[in-house]
Amino acid sequence: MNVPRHKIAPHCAECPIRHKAVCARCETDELARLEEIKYYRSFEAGQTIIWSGDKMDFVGSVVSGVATLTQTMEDGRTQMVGLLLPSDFVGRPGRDGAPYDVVATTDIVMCCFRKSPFEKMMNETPHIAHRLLEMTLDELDAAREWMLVLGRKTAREKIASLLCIIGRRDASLTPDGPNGTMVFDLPLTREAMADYLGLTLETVSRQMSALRKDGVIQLEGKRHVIVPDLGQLMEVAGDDSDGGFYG
Amino acid sequence: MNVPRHKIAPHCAECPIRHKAVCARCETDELARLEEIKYYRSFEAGQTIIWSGDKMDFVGSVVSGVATLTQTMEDGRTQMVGLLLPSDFVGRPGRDGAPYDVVATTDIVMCCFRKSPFEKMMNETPHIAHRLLEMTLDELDAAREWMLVLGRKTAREKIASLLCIIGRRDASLTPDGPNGTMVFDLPLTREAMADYLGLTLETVSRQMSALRKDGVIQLEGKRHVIVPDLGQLMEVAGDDSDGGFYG
DNA sequence: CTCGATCCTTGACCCAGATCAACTGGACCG
DNA sequence: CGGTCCAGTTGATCTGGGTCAAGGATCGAG
Repeated sequence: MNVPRHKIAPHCAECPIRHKAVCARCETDELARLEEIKYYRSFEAGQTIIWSGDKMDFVGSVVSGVATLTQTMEDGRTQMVGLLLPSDFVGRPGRDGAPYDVVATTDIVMCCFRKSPFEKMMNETPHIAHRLLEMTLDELDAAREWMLVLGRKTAREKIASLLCIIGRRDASLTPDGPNGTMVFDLPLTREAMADYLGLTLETVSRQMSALRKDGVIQLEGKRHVIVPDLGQLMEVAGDDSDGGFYG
Repeated sequence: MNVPRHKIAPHCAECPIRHKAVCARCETDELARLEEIKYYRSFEAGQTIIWSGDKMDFVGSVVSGVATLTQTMEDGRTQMVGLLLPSDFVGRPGRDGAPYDVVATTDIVMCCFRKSPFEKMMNETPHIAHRLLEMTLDELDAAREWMLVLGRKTAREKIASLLCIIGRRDASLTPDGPNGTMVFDLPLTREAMADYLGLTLETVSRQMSALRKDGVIQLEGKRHVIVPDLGQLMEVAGDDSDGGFYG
């Protein structure tokens, strides 16, 4: 199951998430120290990486693939509370129990550190602590933005918001067509989308069909999405779509 | 408007939030440095402390009173994304624009620092940076817990969840009656509750009445709440109410 | 004491999205 | 080639909470 170390990123310097992950700010000597304690793990689509409530003895970054953070009530209602894309950080220094389930939705590779060496390193390396604070503040902003989506947006707006977010994060990797066109593959099933949006999968399906019918998106198969006009999608999402974005 | 400095907390050592705020971990010498750059500001109930989009030239902690963080769409729909109680931190080091409105819901006193001296101090004082990371991670957990409330809970469960949260945080200040009884004053109007819960104020009012009729809570006036059985309230909130809490 | 303002409650009706249920279309397997 | 999973779509119906509207309670000002 675990991919042999040498297959992935022989050196941090060549790592695809080098400039976005917790290690982004590290100097070469700091990187060398991290390199000594890091190890890779990979998981298959559908596998649960961490169970809510379990003891977590490692932290790490998503190198490739997509995972979700979900919370579940006793009666089975579930809410996705985070989407983990490459460079996102998993785990909380200074706490043992995991508060959420972490599930791989695609095959995924993670760059891990055992918790105590990482915490030690963090205390000695302001660059890491600082970057982690920055990333956590960003996640907090994202979580709060999502609260607006969950609390106040209609189903149609929710779907459009999700497509915007996935498309935008994905687009930083694959530069897309000209003038506001965007193309990407959904890494989520309709059910996972529903869990993210606080909807049922039927409503997700209906609204996807409606957006297609209205020409806001095109679908090839179930998962491949083409957004002919990003501005229009953002408008449907209820975000102020004023140009500022393309800058 | 601003309360003269000497009125509030002549020395940090006597500050009511000394052990919970960003400064919690500071040694006496570090505290002395903070003391030099801190200043107090107070605001009246209803006043907007920070406007979304404005330049923010200070950060600070809530010393007393309650404030809210809200996000608003162009068409006026608003969602509260955070509740700021004493010891909570406002502002983001390393960013200029404020992403949300911050509004005082009661008279409030804040302990402020101009941003650049604070950032400088933070870089030189790991105790502060570390504590801020810890607080931010806690807020992220709280935000994610709230996503479950917004996305999956019914109106009745939402109200009960809010009462639990307010009561619990408030209870750490005023220890309450025996065996699961809890008494507190709501610091929020029905409308503010609705904005927090993603509901309308009418629904909030109806559900409050329903909880009263069902004996889950008692009301004296509009704002004074008596919870005879906290376990029952938590059950209504849909949280696993198993005993663990009273430990 | 009345006036207005603010906050809250309650009722009547409606609709977006949930629920229940049937069906399609690929992928995989014997 | 049937068979049987899934993942997704679509239809019919139901309902929780939104919307609109009409008061009620409290309070400070004049």
